[in-house]
Amino acid sequence: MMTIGAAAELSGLPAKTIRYYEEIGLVSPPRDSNGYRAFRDTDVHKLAFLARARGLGFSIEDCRLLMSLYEDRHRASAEVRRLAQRHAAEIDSRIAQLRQMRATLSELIEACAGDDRPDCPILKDLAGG
Amino acid sequence: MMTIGAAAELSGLPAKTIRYYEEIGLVSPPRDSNGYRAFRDTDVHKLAFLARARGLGFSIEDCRLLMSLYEDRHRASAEVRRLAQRHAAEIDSRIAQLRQMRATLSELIEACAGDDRPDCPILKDLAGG
DNA sequence: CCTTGACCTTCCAGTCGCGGGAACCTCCAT
DNA sequence: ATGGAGGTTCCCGCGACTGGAAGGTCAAGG
Repeated sequence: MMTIGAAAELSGLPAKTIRYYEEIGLVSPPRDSNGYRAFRDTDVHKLAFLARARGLGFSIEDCRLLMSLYEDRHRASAEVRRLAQRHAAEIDSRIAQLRQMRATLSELIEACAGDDRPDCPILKDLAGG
Repeated sequence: MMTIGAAAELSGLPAKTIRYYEEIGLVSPPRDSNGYRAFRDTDVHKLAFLARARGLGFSIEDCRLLMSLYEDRHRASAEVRRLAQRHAAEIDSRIAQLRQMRATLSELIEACAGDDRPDCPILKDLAGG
């Protein structure tokens, strides 16, 4: 049994975030007589699980699903794999979009003298050519 | 002089977005006697500028700055270039972060049988190894 | 015993860039 | 006159927190 500070330390999540996760029902630590949250090892374990899943970019709702799959002994790994693949596909498309932006920016930056002259191809392009 | 619908059509921005841009002071179309916004060509031009800059991932505040640089005849292109480079660097770091996530996900997905057996390396990893 | 300071609590507001929808007004064509 | 397609303002909600105010609790030190 530990306080939120210790749980934060161990899980790597800010205390604020842990309170938020409790509010939305991702963890449910019991309370001490003084009203302090009392985190068990299982709670901290859950929090660390959440920290890792969030670090991989899964949404909160995906995390909720992953946790329930994790806690369901009779789960099939196929569902987890599908979820991970869907997420990976979304990351791929975000990367593609960013790379497109980056490519355009590179062109513009390269075309821009970047000196004191007021003639700027970047602005010219943004203005419509 | 045109209504918000026509301005939306021409600029490629939803009418809602255009109203929002007016609210935060990015555009200031005059009003007709009936209260309708009356967009001039310069307003639509600004909106198209904003649409392009947003499409390149610049934040609203960056867009505001870019517009003011664009409208300042005495601007130096160096400042624009700096802004674009800063933005490009941020995109690079976001891409790097996503690629890191993607790499980890790939490993996990590859390791996961994805069949009906309940033994899932993805969940095992999230749970801490 | 009292105080200090670190920690805990709740609650409210703000972030970013809009989107949804209600309630109402205006214009044009039939 | 009426219907429908536009326009208007207003406020709420999203995701996933983060910051801050106001106050309760606890262990240590003077």
